[in-house]
Amino acid sequence: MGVLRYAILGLLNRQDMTGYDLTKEFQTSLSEFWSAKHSQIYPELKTLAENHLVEFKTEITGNVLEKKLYSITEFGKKELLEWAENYTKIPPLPKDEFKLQLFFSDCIPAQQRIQLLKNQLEQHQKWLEHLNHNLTKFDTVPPTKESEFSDYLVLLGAINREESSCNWLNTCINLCKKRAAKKSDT
Amino acid sequence: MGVLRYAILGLLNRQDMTGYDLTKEFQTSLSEFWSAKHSQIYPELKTLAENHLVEFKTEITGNVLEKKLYSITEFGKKELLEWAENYTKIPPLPKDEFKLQLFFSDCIPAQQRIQLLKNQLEQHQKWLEHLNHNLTKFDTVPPTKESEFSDYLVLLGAINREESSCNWLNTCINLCKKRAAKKSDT
DNA sequence: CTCAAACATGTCAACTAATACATGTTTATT
DNA sequence: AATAAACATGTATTAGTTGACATGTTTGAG
Repeated sequence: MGVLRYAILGLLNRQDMTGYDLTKEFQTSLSEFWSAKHSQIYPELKTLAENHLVEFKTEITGNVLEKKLYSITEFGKKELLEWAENYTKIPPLPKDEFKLQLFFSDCIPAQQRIQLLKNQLEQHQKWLEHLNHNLTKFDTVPPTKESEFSDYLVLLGAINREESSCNWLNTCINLCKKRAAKKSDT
Repeated sequence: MGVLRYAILGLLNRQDMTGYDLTKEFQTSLSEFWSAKHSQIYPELKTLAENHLVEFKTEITGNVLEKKLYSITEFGKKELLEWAENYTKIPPLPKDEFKLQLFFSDCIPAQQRIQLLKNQLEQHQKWLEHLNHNLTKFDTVPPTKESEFSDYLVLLGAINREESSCNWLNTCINLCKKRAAKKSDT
């Protein structure tokens, strides 16, 4: 679908940036819902520039180091707006190796299955803590017009997702344990 | 990582199947957490057979139609078990075009943003209904040893995820509306 | 008997993405 | 002055995935 281009256009719409800056944004603010390495970003910027959706001016840092500061064009803004206003389908069900493993877990010992679940739970809890820490940076809900409002909504979504994952894993662990206990009764 | 091979091995460990049968499984029982088209499955089966993880016997349906019935080998079972007992990392944050759209939604009118959220909510609600319908097929929690137990756990996970998505979208809609109301007050 | 749907197996081109390869500068610390 | 970390930009190779291309049989409904 070529969504990467809109991610880049969206970022450049907020602020002029170099490819290096964009790469950092993907590692930080976008990391919750999109990812791209610099090896993908630089060629994409080149294509975008060829199609006049972005333009750049070369600047010099220090004595010789060249950097390309990219900015979005009017045409680019039009493209971005068009995409931003269109309905998108719900994301395709994401591949999840752990669920696959759980799905086939009837072939391993019950105790082992519980260990796998606990391990997964720990990892999600750790991530949830990290997200909750990020939430403390907002002492109040930002105004809707600000880009921080979008940041806030997306962060709430991430927390929601992790909480739900933890709940599910706990349910699974309890169901497995309950059943294991029953079995040892007989 | 080559997770596809384990998905196929896991399915063949339950029952002998043709490539066509496997394709249907990916469309149904695995669709919640893994996907693969037949164009990926047939070549993978070939590789798996070359590596002696699976084997097949050719059968004839009707008069001439050949089909290959695949089964897992002892070596294949060993490989599967090894994977099944290993800890896996939590799934990489899935790409989500809608969240990207929401992240940049400060560039569209507030009402439009609410429409996008509502549209997304409807889609998730529809999917949730579908999942809840599937849940009614289980009148009781299946025994842990059965493969139906894994099916059940994974289904609970999917329902959990969709409920959480709906909750988050409702939160977003309410925050947007509240803010819109405040604004019109002034 | 006709026709559509399901059964059945494969390949190819294009795209997306990740990792490694490749190179060099600037800045801040020690 | 040395050095490590961050700045800065690219390419090449490989793996994974999708959609289209390609072909043909069998079964069940009307």
